[in-house]
Amino acid sequence: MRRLDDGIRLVARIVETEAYDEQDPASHSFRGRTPRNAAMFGPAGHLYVYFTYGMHFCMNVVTGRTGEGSAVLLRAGRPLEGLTAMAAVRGTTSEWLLCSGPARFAQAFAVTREQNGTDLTTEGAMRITGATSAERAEISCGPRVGVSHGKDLEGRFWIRDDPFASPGRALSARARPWRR
DNA sequence: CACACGATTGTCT
DNA sequence: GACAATCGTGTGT
Repeated sequence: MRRLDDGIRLVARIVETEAYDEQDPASHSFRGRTPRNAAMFGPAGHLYVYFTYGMHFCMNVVTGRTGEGSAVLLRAGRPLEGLTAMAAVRGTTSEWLLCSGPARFAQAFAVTREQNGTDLTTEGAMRITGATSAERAEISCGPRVGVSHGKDLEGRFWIRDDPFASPGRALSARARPWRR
């Protein structure tokens, strides 16, 4: 959930993520801490926002202990509230194109470098809440996409059969239920 | 200081 | 399916 300065509430259910840590060649934290990835080494539950391709922002939730350098990229969401505002900033009326895709998700939620480091665990302008056990049972995992290294790691997680998550046939073929 | 490239998206063929 | 857009960042000279 995110509350804009004008009071508008943006809500989405996270339906697709990707995990990154220091052991992962595809991770921004693989070669250690730098000014850009500093938030990844900060406390868990805070936001790590990065700028890429000269035009896109993507958002991650920091997951490891302070000093560790791990995070989860938010790849897709199912928009639940504030769709009109999202559509305006995204420049589309297609519901699927609002939050499906890491850069789309961040743009729909008006997240830029200004939100880097935001604490998502306390009451504030932006917050993330946990899933119920029933929701966790719907999670599938499989290989990641869009990375040039570490393709064999099963670092991708999504809500099984959710139309707002992007895994197609090719990825679903290697998918399996996620178990804690 | 120069340079190659990226955890992507939208458009065009 | 191919490719351009666009610039911050990390690395090497």
